Amino acid sequence: MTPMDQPTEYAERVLETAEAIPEGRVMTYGDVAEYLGQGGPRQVGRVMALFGGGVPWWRVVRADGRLLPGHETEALANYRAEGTPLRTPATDRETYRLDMPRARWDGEPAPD
DNA sequence: CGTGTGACACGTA
DNA sequence: TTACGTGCCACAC
Repeated sequence: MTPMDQPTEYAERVLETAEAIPEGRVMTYGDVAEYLGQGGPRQVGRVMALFGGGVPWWRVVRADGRLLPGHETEALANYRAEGTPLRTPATDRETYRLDMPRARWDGEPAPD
Protein backbone atom coordinates (compact mmCIF):
# COMPACT_ATOMS: atom_id res chain seq x y z
CA MET A 1 0.00 0.00 0.00
CA THR A 2 1.14 3.41 -0.79
CA PRO A 3 2.81 5.21 2.07
CA MET A 4 0.36 8.05 1.89
CA ASP A 5 -2.86 6.91 3.34
CA GLN A 6 -2.57 9.12 6.36
CA PRO A 7 -2.55 12.75 5.33
CA THR A 8 -4.64 13.37 8.41
CA GLU A 9 -1.96 11.93 10.64
CA TYR A 10 0.77 14.13 9.20
CA ALA A 11 -1.55 17.09 9.42
CA GLU A 12 -2.27 16.19 13.01
CA ARG A 13 1.43 16.19 13.83
CA VAL A 14 1.92 19.54 12.20
CA LEU A 15 -1.00 21.00 14.13
CA GLU A 16 0.23 19.38 17.29
CA THR A 17 3.63 20.95 16.82
CA ALA A 18 2.05 24.32 16.18
CA GLU A 19 0.20 24.05 19.47
CA ALA A 20 3.42 23.09 21.21
CA ILE A 21 5.09 26.35 20.31
CA PRO A 22 5.22 28.48 23.47
CA GLU A 23 3.67 31.91 23.55
CA GLY A 24 5.97 34.63 22.36
CA ARG A 25 7.82 32.18 20.12
CA VAL A 26 7.53 31.04 16.54
CA MET A 27 8.74 28.27 14.26
CA THR A 28 9.29 28.47 10.53
CA TYR A 29 7.57 26.09 8.15
CA GLY A 30 10.90 24.48 7.48
CA ASP A 31 11.61 24.13 11.19
CA VAL A 32 8.34 22.33 11.77
CA ALA A 33 9.09 19.95 8.92
CA GLU A 34 12.56 19.31 10.26
CA TYR A 35 11.23 18.97 13.78
CA LEU A 36 8.82 16.28 12.60
CA GLY A 37 11.50 14.67 10.53
CA GLN A 38 9.28 14.40 7.52
CA GLY A 39 7.77 16.42 4.77
CA GLY A 40 9.01 19.86 3.85
CA PRO A 41 8.11 23.50 4.36
CA ARG A 42 5.59 23.42 1.54
CA GLN A 43 3.79 20.45 3.00
CA VAL A 44 3.64 22.14 6.37
CA GLY A 45 2.38 25.29 4.72
CA ARG A 46 -0.31 23.31 2.97
CA VAL A 47 -1.46 21.70 6.19
CA MET A 48 -1.60 25.07 7.90
CA ALA A 49 -3.54 26.54 5.02
CA LEU A 50 -6.11 23.76 5.26
CA PHE A 51 -6.38 23.00 8.97
CA GLY A 52 -4.43 25.79 10.66
CA GLY A 53 -7.62 27.53 11.68
CA GLY A 54 -7.84 25.56 14.91
CA VAL A 55 -4.32 26.22 16.16
CA PRO A 56 -2.11 29.25 16.89
CA TRP A 57 -1.24 29.61 13.20
CA TRP A 58 0.58 32.90 13.84
CA ARG A 59 3.35 30.95 15.56
CA VAL A 60 4.22 29.19 12.33
CA VAL A 61 5.83 31.70 10.03
CA ARG A 62 8.03 32.18 7.02
CA ALA A 63 11.80 32.11 7.46
CA ASP A 64 12.16 35.74 6.47
CA GLY A 65 9.92 36.90 9.30
CA ARG A 66 7.23 38.37 7.08
CA LEU A 67 3.70 38.27 8.38
CA LEU A 68 0.96 36.39 6.60
CA PRO A 69 -0.44 38.52 3.81
CA GLY A 70 -4.05 39.18 4.61
CA HIS A 71 -3.65 38.30 8.28
CA GLU A 72 -1.12 40.90 9.31
CA THR A 73 -3.50 42.66 11.67
CA GLU A 74 -4.52 39.41 13.33
CA ALA A 75 -0.97 38.18 13.62
CA LEU A 76 0.34 41.48 14.89
CA ALA A 77 -2.35 41.63 17.56
CA ASN A 78 -1.38 38.15 18.74
CA TYR A 79 2.34 38.90 18.71
CA ARG A 80 1.81 42.01 20.79
CA ALA A 81 -0.38 40.11 23.22
CA GLU A 82 2.21 37.35 23.57
CA GLY A 83 5.23 39.59 23.59
CA THR A 84 6.75 38.04 20.49
CA PRO A 85 9.95 39.82 19.43
CA LEU A 86 9.05 42.15 16.59
CA ARG A 87 11.05 44.41 14.33
CA THR A 88 9.32 47.73 14.25
CA PRO A 89 9.23 49.22 10.78
CA ALA A 90 11.82 51.96 10.45
CA THR A 91 9.83 53.69 7.79
CA ASP A 92 6.11 54.29 8.03
CA ARG A 93 5.56 52.49 4.74
CA GLU A 94 7.04 49.19 5.80
CA THR A 95 5.02 46.45 7.45
CA TYR A 96 5.93 44.78 10.71
CA ARG A 97 8.28 41.80 10.65
CA LEU A 98 9.20 39.24 13.25
CA ASP A 99 12.59 39.39 14.92
CA MET A 100 13.46 35.87 13.82
CA PRO A 101 16.78 35.49 15.67
CA ARG A 102 14.97 36.10 18.92
CA ALA A 103 11.50 34.75 18.20
CA ARG A 104 12.59 31.50 16.56
CA TRP A 105 11.98 28.45 18.70
CA ASP A 106 13.99 25.29 18.09
CA GLY A 107 11.76 22.94 20.04
CA GLU A 108 13.74 23.20 23.26
CA PRO A 109 11.99 23.88 26.57
CA ALA A 110 11.69 27.38 27.99
CA PRO A 111 14.38 29.56 26.40
CA ASP A 112 14.89 31.74 29.40
C1' DC B 1 2.31 11.90 -17.38
C1' DG B 2 3.39 16.94 -18.26
C1' DT B 3 2.42 21.60 -16.42
C1' DG B 4 1.13 24.99 -13.12
C1' DT B 5 0.60 26.50 -8.44
C1' DG B 6 1.36 27.08 -3.45
C1' DA B 7 0.44 30.07 4.26
C1' DC B 8 8.44 27.72 1.54
C1' DA B 9 13.82 28.44 1.55
C1' DC B 10 17.98 30.24 -0.24
C1' DG B 11 21.35 32.56 -3.25
C1' DT B 12 22.13 36.31 -6.18
C1' DA B 13 21.32 40.81 -8.37
C1' DT C 1 14.61 46.37 0.68
C1' DT C 2 12.35 43.78 -3.44
C1' DA C 3 12.47 40.57 -7.52
C1' DC C 4 13.81 36.39 -9.88
C1' DG C 5 15.52 31.75 -10.52
C1' DT C 6 16.07 27.18 -8.62
C1' DG C 7 15.19 23.28 -5.48
C1' DC C 8 11.79 21.21 -2.90
C1' DC C 9 7.23 18.23 -2.34
C1' DA C 10 2.23 17.48 -2.87
C1' DC C 11 -1.80 18.24 -5.49
C1' DA C 12 -5.14 19.90 -9.22
C1' DC C 13 -5.86 19.78 -14.21
